[in-house]
Amino acid sequence: MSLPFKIEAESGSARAGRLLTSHGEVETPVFMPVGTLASVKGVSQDILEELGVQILLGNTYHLYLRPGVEQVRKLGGLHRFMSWPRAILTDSGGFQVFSLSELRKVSEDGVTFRSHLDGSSHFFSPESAMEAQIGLGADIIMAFDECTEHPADRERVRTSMELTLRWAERSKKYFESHKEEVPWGETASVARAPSPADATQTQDLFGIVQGGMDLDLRRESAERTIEIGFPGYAIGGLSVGEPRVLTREVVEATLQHLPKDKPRYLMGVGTPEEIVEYANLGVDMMDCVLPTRAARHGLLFTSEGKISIKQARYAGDEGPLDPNCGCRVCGRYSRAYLRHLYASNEVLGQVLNTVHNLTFYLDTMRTVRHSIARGKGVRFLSGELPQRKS
RNA sequence: GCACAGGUGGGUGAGUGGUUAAAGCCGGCAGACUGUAAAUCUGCUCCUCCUAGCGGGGUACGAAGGUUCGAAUCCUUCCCUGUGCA
Repeated sequence: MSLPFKIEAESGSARAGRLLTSHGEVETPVFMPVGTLASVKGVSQDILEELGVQILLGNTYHLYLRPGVEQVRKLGGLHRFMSWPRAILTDSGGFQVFSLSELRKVSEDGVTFRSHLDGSSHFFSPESAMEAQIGLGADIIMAFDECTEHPADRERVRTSMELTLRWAERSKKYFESHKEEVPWGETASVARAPSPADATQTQDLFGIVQGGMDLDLRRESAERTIEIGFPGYAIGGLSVGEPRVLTREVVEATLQHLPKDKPRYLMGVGTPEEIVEYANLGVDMMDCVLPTRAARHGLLFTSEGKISIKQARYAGDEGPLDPNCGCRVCGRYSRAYLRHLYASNEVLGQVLNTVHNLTFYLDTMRTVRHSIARGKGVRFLSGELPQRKS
């Protein structure tokens, strides 16, 4: 009854695998673009498909506020609502416990949020987060956790970790007893293009390891989360402002305590260099807003390093953004044009920049996967990022 | 020619005797961004000196002169712009 996950090749600690969801296969290691509000900001679904995106992220908290879980459910679930035939993973809202710290209050039972939209008060618990995610219908859903802030003293980290463990148990319990209630009925199977029949649609719940930057607590969190038992495990609570070396240390240590035969998901990471590094350490799934957000802010990732397209030096640059990139943006537009679009505040600039950055991330992951499959570990340092294969 | 209105830093536009090298906005430049409250946020943007600063000096609010301890701000003359009337 667990998510089929097949490891096809290993190279050192890295693995190349295949995850079988109700909405298609996901080749790992995989980078998952973030589409918080059922939209990867700036890029349409057909382009995402063309880029080879196999799985997207959505966010429970945001979709719950707008348009509302019930609305999405009535419209046939998240896949159909947003016309995305491939896999989706929803985050539980646990990260908002962290990022909306000004607007929430945590208790044993759950979290009371004030909506960032209108200030109205809402309560999230492990149970309600599961209910919402079942209603949204993503292929992979996440346990409701508390993303511990950094810095935090050991006591605080432990308390937070214990809370996440209790919430994990409650999340699983609720999910197990309600997951069969396929909430959107028969109508959903009509218009969803190449996806498997909804009758066979399944959802899987991942657990999340916390424990701050404390390696012992990380180990304990991992062990006890595994005891609860999930078809996949996420490493949460990182990229919350800690030094990058610490992040790596924690990831490496935590991975050692996670089962080798289950997918491992590192949440909220990272730069191109980081995703390569973590894939090599044995992470199978990663997501990050960086490529999409940075793109909108004029920061572009290329095989030659970062480029801030807003800089004056590109005003007359007729060359492509990245000479080693085969994306539709690099193949067609000049740096000068992209800079002009940015300077002029044209939406097209954001679109093109996002397409490029996502292409770069996806290509990077594909390159890593191929290298692992060929039995070669890949180690990229900054400035030696992979080039697109023809 | 006469009558009003007005001339401020790259632009626009506040400021009508001192806390004004002169608000705000735009533009320009640089930086940040990592399970998305982010098409966002931060810093710099007259010259010069000190390694450097909430440090010193110099210029600056059309021009010249004046009043005053002190003027972008008050007075005089001139130049220019807009509008109206001849």
